[in-house]
Amino acid sequence: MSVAGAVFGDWDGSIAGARALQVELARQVSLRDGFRDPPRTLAGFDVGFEDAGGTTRAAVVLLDADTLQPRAAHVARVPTSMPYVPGLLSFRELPALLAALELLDERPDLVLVDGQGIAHPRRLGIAAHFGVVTGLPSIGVAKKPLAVRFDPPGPERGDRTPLLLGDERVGDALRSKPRCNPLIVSPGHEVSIDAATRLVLRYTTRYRLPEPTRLADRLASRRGALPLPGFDTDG
DNA sequence: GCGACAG
DNA sequence: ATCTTGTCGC
Repeated sequence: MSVAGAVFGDWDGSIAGARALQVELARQVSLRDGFRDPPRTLAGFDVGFEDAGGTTRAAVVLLDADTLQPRAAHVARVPTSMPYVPGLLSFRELPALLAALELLDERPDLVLVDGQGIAHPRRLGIAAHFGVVTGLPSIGVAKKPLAVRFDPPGPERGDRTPLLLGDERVGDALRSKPRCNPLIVSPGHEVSIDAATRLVLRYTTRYRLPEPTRLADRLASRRGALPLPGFDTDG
């Protein structure tokens, strides 16, 4: 069975087929708070590319939810199988994320993924797709909106405005740091909108991005080693 | 029909 | 995402 087959079931590889699969999987998303509250461990995921795009590189960082200190970090590399198509990001990056997840020897209580959750045209951004296929509670933290409209949140840390898909609220634009563009936060799976925003704010310290995603970012792009010594770093 | 469009 | 230095503003 192909890598895509193992991840995407009977997807025929077409754009139309991918969109149809998204609609089907989106029905399985739960917005109920099903995570251990408070979470003890967090995992942040992000993707980068090597070899002029030929290799997809996924990074995962496991953190202590109380101290926000990293406990483990891994990098997985898989051949890039698809180009970037707006709205179909997960079909390009999810296989690498799942490979990174398997390098973890512990199931995290909560996952943060760089990208959209349900703030997506068919309500299945990569964080929601990740949550449905893994069963893990997840949140999408994107740096830019995709298919939503929102008013700019106020200037203070914690200020937020609803993300609207038509007339439905699918997440929040969150000012995580003054003078920075708001984060685009939406639930992935097993997390409510309010909890998603509250948690992302809680895990944000002195930077724009919350620690889990920020550290995974540094590891996924080829310029970052993690700040702390003394824990295992694969990849 | 046209433009916009996570990473 | 990636190619890439300095620079302006708080």
